[in-house]
Amino acid sequence: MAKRYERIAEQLRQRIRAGELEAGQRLPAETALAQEYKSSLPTMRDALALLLSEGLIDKKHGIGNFVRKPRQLARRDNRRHQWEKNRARVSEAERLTTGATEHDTGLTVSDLVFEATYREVPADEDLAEQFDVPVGTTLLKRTYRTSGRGEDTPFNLARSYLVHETIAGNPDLLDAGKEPWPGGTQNQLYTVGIELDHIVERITARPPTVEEIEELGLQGGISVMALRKTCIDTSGRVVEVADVTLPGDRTELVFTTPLERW
Amino acid sequence: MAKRYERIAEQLRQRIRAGELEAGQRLPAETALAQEYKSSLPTMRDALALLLSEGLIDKKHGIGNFVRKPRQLARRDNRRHQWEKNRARVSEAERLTTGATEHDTGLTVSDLVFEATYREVPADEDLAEQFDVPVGTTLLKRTYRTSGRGEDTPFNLARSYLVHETIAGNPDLLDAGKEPWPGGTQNQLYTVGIELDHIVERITARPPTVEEIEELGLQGGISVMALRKTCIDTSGRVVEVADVTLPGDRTELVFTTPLERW
DNA sequence: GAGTGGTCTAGACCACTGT
DNA sequence: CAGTGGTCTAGACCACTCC
Repeated sequence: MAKRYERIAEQLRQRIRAGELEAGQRLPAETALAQEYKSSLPTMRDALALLLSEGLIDKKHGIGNFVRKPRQLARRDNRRHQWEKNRARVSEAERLTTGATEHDTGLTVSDLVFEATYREVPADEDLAEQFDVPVGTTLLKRTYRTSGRGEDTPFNLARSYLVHETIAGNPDLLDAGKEPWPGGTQNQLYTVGIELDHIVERITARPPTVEEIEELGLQGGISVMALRKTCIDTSGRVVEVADVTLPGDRTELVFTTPLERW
Repeated sequence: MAKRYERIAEQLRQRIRAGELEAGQRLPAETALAQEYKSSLPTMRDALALLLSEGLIDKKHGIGNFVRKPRQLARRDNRRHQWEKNRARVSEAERLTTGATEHDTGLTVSDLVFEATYREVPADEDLAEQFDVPVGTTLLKRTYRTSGRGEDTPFNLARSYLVHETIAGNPDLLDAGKEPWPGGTQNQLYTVGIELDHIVERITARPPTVEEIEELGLQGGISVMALRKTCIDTSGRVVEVADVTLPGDRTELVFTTPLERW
């Protein structure tokens, strides 16, 4: 009853979990596997595509298929926001030792590579509504990419938007050279007198775009989590909107909700 | 440079977005489409698989492919937890009017169908660690399924675990006939003197299992969000662990994080 | 150049649906 | 029964990697 490629995939899964095929090891060639399991090549490739979507193997064009090493999960905890807020007013020397991404992964700051680009863009309809400003208002768009130094693929891609006018009081904020790490965005906002009151995060899962497949090094049917973070200041104004794309197979989001006592 | 099936998919996407192919309408047969786009059938099927994974079409075996109607998003907001806690002590009459799922979707209680099964199970290693009890401890396992009355597919699947001993004080809680809706789990716990202090939710995205594909009516490469909710009471004890599976294409999770003032 | 996976084709046969 | 999508095969040719 089960389909042929599912049965083959199940047998391969067992060989992997039994340790017969070890992590990092190369699988036999697809043609050889097809012969071994008495199937056609496309059917064997369907089976391998299943394992790929489950994150059990890596496919490398021109080289082979490999048993995947157990991955390191990047954890993103909403307590990071309070932590970042607390840090916003401490000394620069203290801040330099650790940044927000390290807080998530437990890595030290020296393990991280960080890239950022700054651009001024007009607000589209979506962002104009979020910020409650007219369409076309000048925004500062910052694009981030965070990754482990040893790793080839980033943990996340982020696009952050701020209304240009609200932060123009501090010229440093418009300079990509003075990137906000490890000070953090809340520290930047502090320099222009903005205090955050609460943060709303919306999360959906969807298949990655072609750019995200390339930039995050995704393979097969693995999907991404799209997180939109909206920061609201103490006057109720939206001051930052950020879209973060997280690889679904390497990320765990953690949210703690405190409850009022009876 | 772009692959053939990607170019075909892009053309079909445009025809759908332009409204040439309307929502609910049947697409031409795959063989006809293959001829129209001068491709082989498998290539056309690859293109359609892409649209399927993006949620743009539905495939129905033996009938045809259909342009998908814009889906209703189920929203799950972490403010629901405080809302549920507040409700735990109000009168039954008041509680009967609305339940937690209605709070998410904006539907009224009469639009919902709800199914539950109760079972006693021994704690496996994972759950024993979560609850900090010995492996094999008796747990009450409740399985839920929530959906719209008109819809054929559920919004979510949930498996909730409670330590049997901690709730044995109220026999009603062990009876599937007195299901916890619309009272809610926090109301149940209130009857045995438990007050929740905070809730931790962990979220990952992954491809669905075969059971989840069937039960949630998922198609193609659509993945699910797996949410593990852990409820901690005022003494710091874990009193409930729930695993919720949410269809990635129909769900939006919303988390609000309040920040302490300076 | 030899070996690998990636894309695409042409077509057989099966399973499901509605008449 | 006719028409639909689902699975599987056999094989050509291309793109990438390493020697």
